[in-house]
Amino acid sequence: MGIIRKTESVEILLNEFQDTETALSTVELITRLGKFMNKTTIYRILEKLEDDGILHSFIGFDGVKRFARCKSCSKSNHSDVHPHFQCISCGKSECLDIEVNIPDMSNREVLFSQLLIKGKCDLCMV
Amino acid sequence: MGIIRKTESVEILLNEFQDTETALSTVELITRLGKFMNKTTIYRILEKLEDDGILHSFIGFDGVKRFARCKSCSKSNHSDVHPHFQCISCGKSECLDIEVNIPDMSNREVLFSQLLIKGKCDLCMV
DNA sequence: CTTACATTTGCAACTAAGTTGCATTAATAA
DNA sequence: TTATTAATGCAACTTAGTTGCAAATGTAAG
Repeated sequence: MGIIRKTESVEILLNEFQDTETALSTVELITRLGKFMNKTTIYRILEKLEDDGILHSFIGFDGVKRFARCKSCSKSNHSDVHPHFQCISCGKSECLDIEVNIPDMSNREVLFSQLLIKGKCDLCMV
Repeated sequence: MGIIRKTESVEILLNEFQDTETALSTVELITRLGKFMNKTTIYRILEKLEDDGILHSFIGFDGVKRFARCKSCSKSNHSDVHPHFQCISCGKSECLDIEVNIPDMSNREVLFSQLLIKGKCDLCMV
């Protein structure tokens, strides 16, 4: 079930993803937006936005779900197979604009894949 | 801190990983071995075995940690960068013996990466 | 074989992420 | 403007994983 109504909560949430390729964890969003809306609402809206192909998600190395804006996804085709990068210094995680070629597999049907990279981002490399 | 003593619990746990490339989730291990040892013990032994380079772990699409045998890891070098496959039909997840070449990145320091693939395994493809 | 002592274990209580049911509130079409 | 249906808040719950501490057990030295 996707978004049907453009409510205030939806707009506030979408605003957080404006003009950025940074991925935000649910936890992060709850601390940021907790005064504007309930955490349940945050979880529910994120789920709907993902269904609609507006956001995509991945599980970080800490097991916490993160969301980021989609570039070329649709309701039917969540094909955002770019890698995600997580910085061990500042904790920031972001989408990488790099093509990943999934190894060919004869005896398995690949439906989705995600590459997660851990390291130091440009600002933390020193 | 790695394994110091070869206790009964350690042996029972290691047995589960014998002769298989299948990855087991902590939850799965707790249901299997819960009658032999406490879940805290399971968590602690798994952590130690990972420290020792005997097991390696990854977080599945469901956010649950999974463990599998290492082939060429050591205490210092946990370089098991093979992809992991998770079947959406039977739920089984396993290590894949495939090389993954991580895309070159000029402005980031890559320390670790994991490729997670979702699909149907050979038995569930039909 | 026995002792001594450090490591492991079990237990219970806790934390933190995420979910559910239900009554209330708000958006939208008529 | 109202009726209807979706969205929200709240509280209570579930589940994965963690912590502190006392009791049990493995191991090396005698």
